[in-house]
Amino acid sequence: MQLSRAGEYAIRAMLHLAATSDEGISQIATISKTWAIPESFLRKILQSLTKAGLVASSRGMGGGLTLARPADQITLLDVIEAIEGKIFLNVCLTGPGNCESSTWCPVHCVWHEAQRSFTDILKSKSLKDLVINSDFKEHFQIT
Amino acid sequence: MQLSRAGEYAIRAMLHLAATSDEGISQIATISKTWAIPESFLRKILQSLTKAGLVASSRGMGGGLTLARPADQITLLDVIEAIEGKIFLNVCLTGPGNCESSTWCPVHCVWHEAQRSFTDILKSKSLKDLVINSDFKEHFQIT
DNA sequence: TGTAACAGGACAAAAAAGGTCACATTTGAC
DNA sequence: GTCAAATGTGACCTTTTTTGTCCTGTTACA
Repeated sequence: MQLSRAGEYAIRAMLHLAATSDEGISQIATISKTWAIPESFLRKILQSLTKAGLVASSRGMGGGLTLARPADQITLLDVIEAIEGKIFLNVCLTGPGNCESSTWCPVHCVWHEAQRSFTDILKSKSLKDLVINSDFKEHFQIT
Repeated sequence: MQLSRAGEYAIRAMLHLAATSDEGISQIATISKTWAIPESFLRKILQSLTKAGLVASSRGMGGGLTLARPADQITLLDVIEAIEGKIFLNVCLTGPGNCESSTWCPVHCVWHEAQRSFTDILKSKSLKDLVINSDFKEHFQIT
């Protein structure tokens, strides 16, 4: 019931890309050093984000990473689900897998409601919102 | 980012106790069979619930388990936190552990808000509510 | 005293998380 | 064309967590 470290790393990296988007492309090595994320591991995480269509990558000299979409069109939920998969699936009492029979499964709808309000908030804020409304950018410039 | 199986088992067991509270005491073996939960594992889970003060146990012949409080005074959140600990703690971006400096950590408050709305819903419904507003009781009588 | 119940600790197997490495591939610059 | 800079990919390893099992108490009642 906690965000994985991979998920946390992914958010850091995405915020980094959002904050530096006007300076062009970023390299994995840079992000790794700035945020103290093991480089090999970060590479894996960014691969997932690329496959999910959130990050655009280019290889070769001068290559690197950028956001695949404008920062105001990527939400926290996008990032988390790209790494962890759909949130909260399959939590029900009927047994393994199928809980369509919500008539007698009393927890079904409560869980659904809780999940919904949770994800609604995570998708209400874009990366752009997050970077703008804080000292994030200044702070990590210094570091 | 999912409820553990132990948490799911715990909810089943607590609903069972809530639904049978008027018939008196229940045994672990019965709950285990009714809900297809491995008995040894269930014993461990119920120990946690007992320690958390949600379940009252008595040993010896004629012993067994009951809810420690009326079913309308136990919430889903109570049950889940008894098994999994406080939800979502320590998930933040500042680094390992301490995120008091929410001035520059842009995700802090979003996360906090999401966590709050999630837990609010989980504690808005008691076991009694859940058992009454469904065919739960009938269904598991038959099984 | 025997039996039916829970309590608790040690331990084991399996799965997931976190991380590393070697090598492949692409790209641009010389 | 070759070299170096960058990501892509798969195999692998280690540690931690989850999911149990088992054995030995302990309590209580008949």
